[in-house]
Amino acid sequence: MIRFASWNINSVRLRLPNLLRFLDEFKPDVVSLQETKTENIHFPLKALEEAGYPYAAIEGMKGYNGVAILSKYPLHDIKVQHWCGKKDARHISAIVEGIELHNLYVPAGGDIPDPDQNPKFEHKLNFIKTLTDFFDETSIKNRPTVILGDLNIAPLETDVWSHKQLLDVVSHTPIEVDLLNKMQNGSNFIDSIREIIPPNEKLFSWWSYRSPDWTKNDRGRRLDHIWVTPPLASKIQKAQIIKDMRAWVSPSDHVPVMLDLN
DNA sequence: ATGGTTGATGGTCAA
Repeated sequence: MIRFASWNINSVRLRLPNLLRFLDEFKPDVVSLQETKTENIHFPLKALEEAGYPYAAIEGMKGYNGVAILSKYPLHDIKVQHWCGKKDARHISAIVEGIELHNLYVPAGGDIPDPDQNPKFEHKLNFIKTLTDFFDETSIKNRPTVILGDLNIAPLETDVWSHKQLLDVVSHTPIEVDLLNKMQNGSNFIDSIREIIPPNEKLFSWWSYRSPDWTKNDRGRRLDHIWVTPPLASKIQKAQIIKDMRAWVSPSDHVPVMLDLN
């Protein structure tokens, strides 16, 4: 069994105590982080090595973005990808235990759901399209691969607290949901979390900070995903979203999603 | 329709 986790940590330095507690309690073999928000020289590699994660692939920048893969087992063929002509730290990949792993941080996309008015939303849409082509062109569907990260899109009606009220809200607009579905279908990616937790159940991985009480009315969205390619389909064993972590001291606004492969 | 909070930074921008 190998356990993968993905978490938008929203500052790895500020959230290091939460990360160490998470690793201790849930013991993922490989954890992928987004929004580490720090340059590589300041990444707390030593504490993580001491916690049992001596292998790391990190790509950070000052102040925002940033992705990382931490592992109990060696990481091979580490690659950083830059898309849309930007140097954003949003995509890092590696091979672990014979499985190809892609850790993604899709642009949030700003507030206005119109690419002509909002360059951030345009960037988000272009980012998804570019990834779609990249995965297709490299025939990823034929290799045992895990795609995970903060995709910043909640595709299903049950992935948001109110489908109707969020149709115009970036993260759940039809235009971006369509593009995400095209990316998923183009490479036959399987939404592993929804293989375990039925699609008719409401399921969230993010709750806004901008609410006095995140538990009130449970107004969340499922923005964080773990997909696998067909060669791994039969290996899906268990999937979890660690909702309790939203209630820990000094929480991220996202909680980890986890997948166990047999 | 609006504003709400958090993080990195050092005035604001991003989410």
